[in-house]
Amino acid sequence: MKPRSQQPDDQHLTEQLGATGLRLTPQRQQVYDVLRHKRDHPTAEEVFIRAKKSMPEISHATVYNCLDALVKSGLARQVTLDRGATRYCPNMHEHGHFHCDVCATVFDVDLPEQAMKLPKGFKADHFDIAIHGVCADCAKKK
Amino acid sequence: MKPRSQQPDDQHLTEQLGATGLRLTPQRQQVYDVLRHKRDHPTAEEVFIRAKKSMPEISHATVYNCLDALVKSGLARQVTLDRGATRYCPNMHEHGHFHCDVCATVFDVDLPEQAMKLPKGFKADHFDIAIHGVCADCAKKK
DNA sequence: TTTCAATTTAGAATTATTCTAAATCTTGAC
DNA sequence: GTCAAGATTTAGAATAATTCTAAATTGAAA
Repeated sequence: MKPRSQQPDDQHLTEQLGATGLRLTPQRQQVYDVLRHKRDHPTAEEVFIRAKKSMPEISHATVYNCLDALVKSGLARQVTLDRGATRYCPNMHEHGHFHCDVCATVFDVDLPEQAMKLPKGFKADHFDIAIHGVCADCAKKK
Repeated sequence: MKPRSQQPDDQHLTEQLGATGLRLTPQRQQVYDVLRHKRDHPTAEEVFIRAKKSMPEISHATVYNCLDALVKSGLARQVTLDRGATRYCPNMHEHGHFHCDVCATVFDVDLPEQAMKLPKGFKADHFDIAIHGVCADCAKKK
């Protein structure tokens, strides 16, 4: 039976990271936990601040390194909206990001099952779909 | 008959900008021309360097302002890929951006006609679709 | 236990973007 | 034609986001 301290599934993390030639380190675990704990698409800076709460000695460069490692190994995604800082999302199901232009909240939205038509010979690895508009709450207020 | 010096259609630019409460200035015209001249999804810095060739006195802040104005008035789109600088695209037809992870080239790709299913009450303004993968040329080389 | 490569650290440095105050420009009113 | 007002540009300075660096640390394999 798995030790209760191991969560969500260290073995899974180790496997995913290992498949990319990377190790699961306490810092990477922490950064991953931060992403999973509050799924509000935080920036690297926000992740850094949150991670420092439980791991005061973690550094900026480490947070960037950890985020890169998680993205590279398929444990997180980058969300790039407009010209601000890149955000991060631990939801690895195929989905899009709805960005409300009023309250600036980012929502995960499901995608229709649809094969994108690529030019001949192109090979797709993944899709990043961002939708800009107004969320239900902000639409109501107008 | 329109003067040949006016291109692609200053009246159209003036109208689009005007609809957003903005003016068509020589700088905005120049930045727009830069985007249309070489459609390689340049960064603000690249646009700045290119614009300076014909307009040496243009400043950084102006280029950012001009790009913002073009985006705001529907004459250009922002392309955000990974954590680098934002890129710009003058193609206002609904399309996606294919980013080759090998040669870092960005290609415009057509989108299937498909209505995205949004959560109830949400209102979409536009979509930004980025596809990451390998282009035909780089796929061949492997 | 030792070695070695991966990783972290703490800043420094670079890149990307925004801000500021003064100057300039354009348009409309008179 | 002049003037006023607001938009815009300018030239840096400043801030934000990200990357780099060299030394230290860590963990796994030998």
